Amino acid sequence: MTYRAPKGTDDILPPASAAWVEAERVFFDLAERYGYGLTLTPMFESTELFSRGIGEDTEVVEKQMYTFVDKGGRSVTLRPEATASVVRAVIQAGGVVGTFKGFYWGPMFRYERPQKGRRRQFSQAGIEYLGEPDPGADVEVIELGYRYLQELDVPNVEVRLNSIGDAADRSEYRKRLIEFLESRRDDLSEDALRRMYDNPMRVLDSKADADAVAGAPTPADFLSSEAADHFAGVRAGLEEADIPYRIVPTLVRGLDYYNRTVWEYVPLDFEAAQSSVGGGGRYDPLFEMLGGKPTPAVGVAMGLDRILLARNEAAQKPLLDAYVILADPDRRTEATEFVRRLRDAGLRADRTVGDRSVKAQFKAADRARAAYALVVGEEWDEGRVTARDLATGEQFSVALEEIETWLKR
RNA sequence: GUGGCCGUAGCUCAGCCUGGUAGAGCGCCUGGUUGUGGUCCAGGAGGUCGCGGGUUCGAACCCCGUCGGCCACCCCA
Repeated sequence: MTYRAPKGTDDILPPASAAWVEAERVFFDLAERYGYGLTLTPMFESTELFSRGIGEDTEVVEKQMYTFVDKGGRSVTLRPEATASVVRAVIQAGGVVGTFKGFYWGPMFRYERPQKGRRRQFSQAGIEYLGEPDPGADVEVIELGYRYLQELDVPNVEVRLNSIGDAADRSEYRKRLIEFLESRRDDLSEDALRRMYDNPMRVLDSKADADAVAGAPTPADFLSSEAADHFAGVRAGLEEADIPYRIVPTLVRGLDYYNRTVWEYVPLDFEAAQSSVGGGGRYDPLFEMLGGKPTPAVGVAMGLDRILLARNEAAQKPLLDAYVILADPDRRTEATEFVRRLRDAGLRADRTVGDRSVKAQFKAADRARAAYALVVGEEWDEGRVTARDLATGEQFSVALEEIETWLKR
């Protein structure tokens, strides 16, 4: 094999790509029904945009960024996520007036060792609700992500929810957590010991330390009354919206710009080390960190690659409505015009261009996953074609003037 | 970054231990069926055995190196 796709990247070809087309349509439609507008930003940004706000874990995270120096000597980075870009774009455009509701869709890049559901280029669909401090915004965003998974038939999804409080709550919590970890020093892994002072919250979701940290204090124990009220509002809203959720006190975020609500979507039947198919959080501090006016914000990002892996295997839907089969070479011109007519009517139609046996043309129709084969032969002179249902083998004689409505019925 | 497993036909893999001129199933093409796919039967095409080096009369097979894939750890903005 001379050339292959770069490590950790995937080619998406038909017929498998049909699932991607569907996922995109469903997302665009859903986001627009909730009042969000398409928000497109560059796939690369100045490196500083991403390293700012990442905070304590900068070194680790920069190892996972696709960073390079361009011909003008600028350090740029392929976007590892979209939130920073969207916020930057909104600040650049003058900031939020009232509220801003945007959605995006596209590839993101992280330099990591690939495994199931973890690629170097991967796709996310996300939404950002900017300028709204009310817990109703959190609820709407959580709901939208949940609805998306439902509409794509991802089975058995659990919403895991937590509140990590505001900055002041977290620094108090952090102190107490470090004290706790120090008391368990002997039971902790080497990694945990190394990280307990720079990013202690991350120790909570280390697999190796699950037993040692059982009983550790959790962020929820340190919420200010404002943060606690907000969290209560989110929970009440989810119950009203009939979104099932589970509070997971150890669910945290490593980055400084998150506050209060954080959540993840986990399909319980999806077996992979990388099990979350999406997640979000409130990030009220981010605007100021990026030089904008203080602006409350909440958003979610859905991982398309994992969602498509976790989906119920969709029944193989036809990719074409009709495949025209030329049974009589003398009617080639008519058959060509017939295909064009079907396409003009909005139907997905195709045919074999060259001179092939009827048998070979049927085979091609089958492979193209057409719903019907339409035979153009001697019946054409009577103004009819033979329509064969390729799934059942049933055949019908259909008048030409009715064929479009017949196929669409 | 660390570890385990794996690279042989388009795909999934057997052969490797015990070196002797490369196999199966599926897929593909043709025919049986001069207008019928998906089933059945017959025939056929298709491979620098990931790459480089070494050992040997001889290497898919043994040795060394290298590249790639998968999964887990790690990380998860």
